[in-house]
Order: sequence, then structure tokens, then C-alpha cells
Amino acid sequence: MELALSLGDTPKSFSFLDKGSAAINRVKNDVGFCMGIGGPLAKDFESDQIRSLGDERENTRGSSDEPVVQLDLLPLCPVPRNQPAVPLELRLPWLLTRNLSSEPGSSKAQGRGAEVLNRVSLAAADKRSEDGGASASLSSPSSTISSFQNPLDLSVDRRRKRDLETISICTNNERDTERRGGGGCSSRGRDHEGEGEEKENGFMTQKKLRLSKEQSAILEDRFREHNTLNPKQKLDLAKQLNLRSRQVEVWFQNRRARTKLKQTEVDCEYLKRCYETLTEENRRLQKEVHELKVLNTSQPFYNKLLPATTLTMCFSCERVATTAAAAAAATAAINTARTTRHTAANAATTTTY
DNA sequence: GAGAGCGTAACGGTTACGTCA
DNA sequence: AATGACGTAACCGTTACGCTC
Repeated sequence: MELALSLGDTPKSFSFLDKGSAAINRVKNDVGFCMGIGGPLAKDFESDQIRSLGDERENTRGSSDEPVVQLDLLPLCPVPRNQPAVPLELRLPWLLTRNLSSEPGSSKAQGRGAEVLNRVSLAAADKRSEDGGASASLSSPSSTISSFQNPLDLSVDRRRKRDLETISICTNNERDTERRGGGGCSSRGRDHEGEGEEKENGFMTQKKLRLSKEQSAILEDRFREHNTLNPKQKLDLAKQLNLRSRQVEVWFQNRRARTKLKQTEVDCEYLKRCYETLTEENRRLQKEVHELKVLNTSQPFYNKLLPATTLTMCFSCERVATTAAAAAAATAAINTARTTRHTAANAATTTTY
């Protein structure tokens, strides 16, 4: 679908893609602004790309749940990714939100606690690697990290530590699971006994975990409560599910991404409908303009009597009304002007453009 | 059985923020 | 108070595995 937008004298166009984030990125790249949308279709999902202006206007004009198409075209002012997310109710004020916000002081405020915990596990991992001297073989499956590390590559180093932590906890889980007769890192342990495969590069790989329905249900429940977890919650949940905390963390990351993608898709669908509605409206207005021009050329007398356009503005909400009702009202006004030489009723004010 | 498509677990890179020296 | 180092967590884009058809 191709959507043409005109901002001032610089018409832009872009395509809607199937995948939402791609569409948003396309919008960002091609057009350079974000479109904040709202309405009944935009439910309680969260999207960083979608922001809404005019909240104050919304508060002062009519009810916020009016099914009025509102497209706010904002200059693209990228918000730092890790800035606290703008509450959804501020961006999409007409929506009711569920518990999407983080628990106060949840993640970052308790980072030190996590740091302590991680230091403990890292110490254990380091000790293990020292004992066994097998740190290289404990690297993450898809990691390209070799046993030789650039000491300046801190991010890689941190990741190596994280991997070590993962392996450390996994090993513990394996022990626990083995005690219960289960299968290694996989809580299901059905067809793979948690045994890693050794690839040609010598790294151990873990077969991909598929969460059980029970695990997924519990995770979903927790996600509904809070879409982020603090370290303690993460550990508790991991313990409850017999997973590594890293797995819980990744699950929440992916779940947030899926939520966002879903929201973007919903938003795109809504934009499509807006586009179709506006296109139809535009077609209708152009037709009407054409008819009025014809009428004007054939009967110039009415030029002094008729308003130039049928766009009307509602007194109560100060919105330009372009609906069929408004058109009907305008038509009625025209007819009234034709016959009585008086302006239309006070219900609508005719604006000349 | 092979392969395409889809869902998603997991990863690498980046960034922001808090803490500490 | 200002600053740099460090650790942590969140996010994004991507990869690859497991499953279904």
C-alpha cells in the first residue's frame, strides 16, 4: 500500500509493509517524522515510535473517546532508547492502559543488587573456569569469542562473563534436573537431554529450548502484571520455572518486542483505514468542488450567495467537520442561502478558505 | 523425507543510567 | 562538583532452531 502525504510543499510517500517495525522504520527513513495515532483500534500495547501530541487539546476539547481521526505529524525527535518510556496514557490519552509501566525502582534502581548477585555467580563461574581451565569451551554457542580476548573489548568481555554466568546457572540447573531425572538445561528435556553439541569450532552448543505451556502461561501472567522484571523477580521466576535467569530475561525482552510489533501492526492497520477514509473524503470534496465550479460558471449569480466550501467547524470541539453530516449541514446552508439569503443556522459556522 | 514458512529463543551490538573512586 | 571507569539493563536487529504443513 502506498500512502502519499503532503507536508507543506514537500510531498512524501512511503509504503506500508507487512511487518510493523519495518514500516515504522521506513516512515522514519523516508519521511522523517512519526505519526501518532489513536482510536479504538489502538489498544493497550506500547510503542516507542508512537507518540501523541495535543494531549492538552484533547483534555480541553470534548470527550477523549470521540471516534475522530487524528493524525499528528511530529518532527522526528528521537527519544533516547532508555529514557523512561512516556506513559501510554500520556501518548494515547484515550486509551485505558493495563500495567505496562515498570514497577517503581524495579530494574535500574535495584541494579546494585543484581550486580552483587551477578558477582557471586561470576565468581563461581570464574572459579569453575579456573578449576577446569575450560573457559573457552564454555563460551556461548553462537559466540565468536575465542579463548583469546582483546582486553579492550569490554562489551565482548562483559558478554563472555554473562555467558559464563549463564553456563554456571545452567550447570546448576542441569544438576538439579538430573537429580529429578530430567534433561539438562531444557526444562522439558524431551528429545534432547541437555547435552550440548560440539561444533567444529569446539564450542558447546545448546539445543534450542521450547518452553512448556505451563512455563509460558506463568511467564505470560507475570508479563501481564509487569512487562519488566527486577533482578530478584527474575531470579525467583527463573527458580519457579526451573529456567536460567537469562532465559527469563530473554523471554521478557522478546515478549516486549512482540508486543511492540503487534502494536505497530495494529497502528499500521489503523493508518490504512485512515488513509482510505481520507482518500474517499478527498474524492468526495473534489467532486463537490468541481460541481460548484460548474455551477459557478453556469450561474454566476450564486457566487455572491454561496459559501466557497463546505468545510465547517464545530462550535463545541473546534474541529473541522468533514463527515457526511457536515456535508449535509453545509448543503442545507447552501440551500438556505439560495432561498432566504441568510446564513446557515447557528449550529455550524461556514469557513471560507 | 524434504523443504518452505512461521514462531520464538537466543545472541551481538548499542545506549542510557547509576555507582564509585 | 566534575569526570571517567565500570556494571547493569533495556532495546533493536538478526540468527537459527523447532515445529507445522
